[in-house]
Amino acid sequence: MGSLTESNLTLEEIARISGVSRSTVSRVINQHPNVSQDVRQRVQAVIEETGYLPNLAARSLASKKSWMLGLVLPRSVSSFFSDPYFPRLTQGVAQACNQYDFTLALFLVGTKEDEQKIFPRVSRKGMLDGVLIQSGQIGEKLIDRFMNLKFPVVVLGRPLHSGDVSYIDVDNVNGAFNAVSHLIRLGYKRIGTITGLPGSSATADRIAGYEKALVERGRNLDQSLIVHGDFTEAGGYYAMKQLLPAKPDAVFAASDLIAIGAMRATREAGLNIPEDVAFIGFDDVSIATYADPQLTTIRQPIGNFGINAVETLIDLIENGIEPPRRIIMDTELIIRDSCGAARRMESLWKT
Amino acid sequence: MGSLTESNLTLEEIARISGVSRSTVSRVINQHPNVSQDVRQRVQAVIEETGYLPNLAARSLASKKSWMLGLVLPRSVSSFFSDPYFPRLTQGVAQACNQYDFTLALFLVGTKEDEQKIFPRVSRKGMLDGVLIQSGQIGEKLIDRFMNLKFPVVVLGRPLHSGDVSYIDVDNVNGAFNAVSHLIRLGYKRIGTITGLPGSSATADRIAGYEKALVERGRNLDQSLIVHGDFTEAGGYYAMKQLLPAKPDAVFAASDLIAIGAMRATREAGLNIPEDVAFIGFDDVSIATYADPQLTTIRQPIGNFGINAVETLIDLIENGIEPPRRIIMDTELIIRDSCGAARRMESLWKT
DNA sequence: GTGAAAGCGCTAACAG
DNA sequence: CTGTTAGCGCTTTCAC
Repeated sequence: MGSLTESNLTLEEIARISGVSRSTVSRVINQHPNVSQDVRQRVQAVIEETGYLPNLAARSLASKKSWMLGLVLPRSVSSFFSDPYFPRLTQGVAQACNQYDFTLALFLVGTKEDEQKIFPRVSRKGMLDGVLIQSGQIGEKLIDRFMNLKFPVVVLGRPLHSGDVSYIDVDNVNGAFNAVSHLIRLGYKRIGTITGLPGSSATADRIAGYEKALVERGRNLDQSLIVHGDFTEAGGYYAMKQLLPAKPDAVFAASDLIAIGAMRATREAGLNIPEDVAFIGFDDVSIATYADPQLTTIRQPIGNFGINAVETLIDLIENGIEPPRRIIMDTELIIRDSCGAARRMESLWKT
Repeated sequence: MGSLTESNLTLEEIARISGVSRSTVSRVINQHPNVSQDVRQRVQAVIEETGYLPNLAARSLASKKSWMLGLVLPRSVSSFFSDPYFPRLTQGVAQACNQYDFTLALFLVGTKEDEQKIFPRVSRKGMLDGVLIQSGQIGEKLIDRFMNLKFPVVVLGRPLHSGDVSYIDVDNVNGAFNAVSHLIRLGYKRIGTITGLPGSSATADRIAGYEKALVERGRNLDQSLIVHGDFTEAGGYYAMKQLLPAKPDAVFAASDLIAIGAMRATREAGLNIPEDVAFIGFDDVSIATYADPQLTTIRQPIGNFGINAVETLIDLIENGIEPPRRIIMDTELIIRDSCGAARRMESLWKT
């Protein structure tokens, strides 16, 4: 009953108690086939009784596996706590790590100095079996260094220059396309967009989706309706102030947080949402439902995204890094109030 | 220039290159005093040239230190990533870990099964030097087990049954007291409160502060003005629906997230904020400023809280777990719009 | 199927 | 001050 969990049990000790050799105990722990049924059971019993767990350091040293995964979130996103996206992602990753009996080491790169120190810290021998890196400016440099090391790495979000790296991403183009198509169906005429931080594939892809939807419906692209933000609430607020003079009647924001900020600017300008300006976000994080009106948005499977990433990384670790794995996940349109769908329902039937 | 960072350097190798013994290299790495200046410099140079870093597993095994810290966030708070409090906390902890060259292992206890498995996972030999545990229902059980092991642990938030455990907390009583005193000064007559999840010291202390402020001003405690929530937005929403019939003219919410939910319920009831009902929250997380109107709140030094916790834990690791360290941090009243301070300014002078 | 023995790469006495 | 020698607790050949 784990009553000895607290003692300094070793393999040797377990072997002595069970009356077998160290190697045999090691074999049963590692599920090695060459152990007879009865011996296996006897040893198993002792292990359970004593609550023995192999010393992790010793095990790592001998086996060159640590059963630890790293999650690296670069500085650009280390406004980590202001966007609920990252906590959600982290949670998914943590959950999957638990499930597969890996331990999660979290690296938040907060400062320029951290940025310098991160690679040696993370790539250090005897520490991690593999690493998950959020794509983005800083991430890109790191990725190459890990690739050179043949270190198992999965990038979260397609990197801009994806050599032979494995990555997982959501279909940002299609997500944005669906968002804007929805606005078009609802009859909006001047659909603007506030983009994410330039320099990331997510930003580029969401712009591409926005443009694709407009073009496919025969709309002209009006550059005054495209304003660049940075995935923050404040960024959304200021971007909206720039966008307002262009008189948009609907806005596709590249993230929910951007939408929240943009809606704040809109209210301050004395306009009503969605009557004067409709909004649609991206992510479907919790704040989307806290907003007033509640935010119509493109749902990313953030939790599953993290789980998938971990599973892919483990696959890489166990089966080699080649060929690179690539996973693209789908998004989903979540209709709430900010897009004015209820009120414009009839348009749906006209189009 | 770290050109060999990628190779499989060992101590032995560095020793060979520098023409000294393994032990000497080990000594310079570990800042041991007994090394002559010139030898130290020579070895140092080789280490830098080669970009050598000791194998972590080997080092841990030999020294019985892992330079890893654990952060355990139990299930009750694992709704966790819907409240920006925890990401902020995590970031502070991560930052401090970076600074002191420790690696952070994150354990999010998501399910009942995780709950069962968490202790062996975390207490496993050769893994962590110490652990930070968020206080709360599940945490409490864990704490005792770590204490029995003489395992260095610092509890985040005062545990309900604090034996000889070290912990760090904010002055919740005083924070709540200040919040409610502020409302009283502004002239509100029926000040209600929505509490956090019962069973945590933070909840109990904030209620105590609420009552203390009222009593000190000679107000009667009206139980119909006290409704229990659970630190979530939805909890705040439903609690407010219960509270509304009691006709509060001001509400002290035990967290910003609760306040957001409560304000949603208030708006739905057709009431204006702060004219009909004023609000004050607790935490000062980012959503406080996204809210409309922006939330007056009690600011917790969340980031510093994490940093302090890590520093305390490292102290425990290096200097023993006795006597237990206890740290209480101060809070700060942040006045924004939801309390109606601007509009009630005159009351300030009358009281 | 099982045990003996040789490391994994490092730290830490112990000599000198 | 420096080198030699034992381990740390485990995995993993290699014999039997």
